Amino acid sequence: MKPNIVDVASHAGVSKATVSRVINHNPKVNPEIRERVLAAIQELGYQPSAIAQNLATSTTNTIGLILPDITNPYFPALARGIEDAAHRLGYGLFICNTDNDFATEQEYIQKMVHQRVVGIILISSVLKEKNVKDMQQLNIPFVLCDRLLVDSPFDSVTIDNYKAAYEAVLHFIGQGHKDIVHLAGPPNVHSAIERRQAYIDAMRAHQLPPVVANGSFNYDAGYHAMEELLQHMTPTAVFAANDLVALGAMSAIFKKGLRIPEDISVVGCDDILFAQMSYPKLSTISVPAYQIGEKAVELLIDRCKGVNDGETRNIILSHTFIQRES
Amino acid sequence: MKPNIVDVASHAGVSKATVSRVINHNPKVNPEIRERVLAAIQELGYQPSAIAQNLATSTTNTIGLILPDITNPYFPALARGIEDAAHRLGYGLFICNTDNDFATEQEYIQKMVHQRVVGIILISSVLKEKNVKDMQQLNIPFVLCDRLLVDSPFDSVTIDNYKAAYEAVLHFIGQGHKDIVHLAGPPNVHSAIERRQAYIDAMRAHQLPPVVANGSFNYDAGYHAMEELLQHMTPTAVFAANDLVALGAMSAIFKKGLRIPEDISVVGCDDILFAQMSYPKLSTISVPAYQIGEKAVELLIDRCKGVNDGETRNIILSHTFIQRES
DNA sequence: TTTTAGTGTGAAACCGGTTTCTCAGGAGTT
DNA sequence: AACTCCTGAGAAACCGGTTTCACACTAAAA
Repeated sequence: MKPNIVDVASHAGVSKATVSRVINHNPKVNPEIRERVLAAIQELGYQPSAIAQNLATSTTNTIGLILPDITNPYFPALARGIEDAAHRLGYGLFICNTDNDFATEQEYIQKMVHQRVVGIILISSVLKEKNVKDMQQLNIPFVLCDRLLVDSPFDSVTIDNYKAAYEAVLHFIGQGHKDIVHLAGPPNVHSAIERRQAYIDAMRAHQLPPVVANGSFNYDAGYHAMEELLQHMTPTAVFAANDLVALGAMSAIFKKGLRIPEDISVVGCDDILFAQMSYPKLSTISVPAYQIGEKAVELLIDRCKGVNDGETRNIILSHTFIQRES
Repeated sequence: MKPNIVDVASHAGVSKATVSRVINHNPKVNPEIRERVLAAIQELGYQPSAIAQNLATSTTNTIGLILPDITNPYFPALARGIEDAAHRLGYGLFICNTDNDFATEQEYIQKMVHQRVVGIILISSVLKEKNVKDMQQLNIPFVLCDRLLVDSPFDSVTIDNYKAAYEAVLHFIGQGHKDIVHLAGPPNVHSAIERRQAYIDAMRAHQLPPVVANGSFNYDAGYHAMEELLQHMTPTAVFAANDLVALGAMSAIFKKGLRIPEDISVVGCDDILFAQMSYPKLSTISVPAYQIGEKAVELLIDRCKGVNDGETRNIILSHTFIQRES
């Protein structure tokens, strides 16, 4: 049905080895014969099977991406950065959503190994130190985004969450705010922990009492935490663990009849697309998600090609504080 | 390095045919031998190569998804629906972003054919009737989301954009609005065209003068179109081509010092995640993106398995009008 | 003219599985 | 005891490419 390399070969009157050489741009084939082969390929509408090529070369041109949920507004930019970089380097992209479920994550890692992807970019908050050994036994390169394991043997790329959060709090303090609260993220997620700790440290360093509301990385959590908080006190500034939480908080603030930023200032983190579309536009810490994705692919491919056999690389990209209207 | 089927076979003292049978749960292998093979698999940490399996069976368990831009908030839900359904049915997902560029789209289609995906889910606004023949020659199943080709030979799944938009306008009219404007989407995108036409028809049917501002499917376009419009007139209702445009319009309305919905009501379309996070929460037409994705996969797999060799199926999923605060 | 080196091409092995086909051996019949 | 029928397992062909290796042929050197 679909023509294969032998069809092309006999159609052009050559051996399949020669056709293979033409396909792979091997320079040492007679130009005249090359033309004949190319013509045959054209006529038959032949396209080599990547499957067969992969089997023969014992490698694929595919990388795997495992992330919590593409529906979470932080991830599309990351995914896009990964995809663009991957395609630019000649790789395809396999994708999976784990919903932060450990079993699902392990299952998908297996699935990718099965598919023989050359490497995996893993964004996980459920991974634990004790899983590292198992993963290493898989003998496949991993790159972690938003590093969650300290001293892990895997390459990673992230931002300095502690520093970013510290600066954000400093920004508030610099403006004269004293009642600054923090709406924290999930207590088991690395980036959330760092941001929370930075907030506490910054407050203490200025003799201000830290007030943190525990929560999750989503809108509803932000809304409810803020609503709850407003029953007891009225802070002048809110530092949210991420933009979704900030947006939820803003909604609760409005609901209470307060103004932003006149009564309460709000700062989020991530700079998701909607940070610039909200009303008022959300001030936030811009996390270069797209670039993190690009960089992750670079690390991964280097690792696959053996460019970097040495020590693990933990890249830290720089964030930016973006002052908008909130 | 990685063990292969022969390693397992000799380790278990059987032939590779038997190992293959065990892997594929072929019922006719002696339980005792099966155990031996499974033990060998365990010990060696063997996992069959999907590549080799694919080559041997001349099929893959991978489907391709080609979409404009995962960064556009409409698509993550769609993609997620596709991914969930695909994995549920045992398929992996290959993904590509085209940025609505025709050449890129064609390139990726080729790439997917090269990868031997079993079928392609294509979300495109640049596809033209004249490309259909070429695509058919590829001899690979396609499913289109948001059908853009009339009478195409491809399966598709979409919503009734015309009806949805008509109802939205009717909703405004029912509330007594007379000055209703439409912020249209790109003039070459099928869904945008239908929504626009429905608006015009609905207005005319009620002897109201249609006012449409041309635009694009993004926030800035909505903002600028609305800003421009407000210099000439002050409508009481705005029907935007999608939520992004609606959000942009809302921002321009606020900027002008007007209130929503007291002065101007706004309705969008798609019900992206942020429609429920904006302030005020955006009223919109809910497009079941997740379900569209799921359904697309079903159609595709049916087609691949030959369950449906017959006529093309054009599924129309139902939308819902969601009244929120705008 | 013979030798040597170099070049382009084909035959065949190989990648790691699946599947057909063959056959040995045991159970059931007559 | 001889025959047929099953059953389970192995040998070998196959999927569609790549790559090694051998070799025929040409061109340059002696």
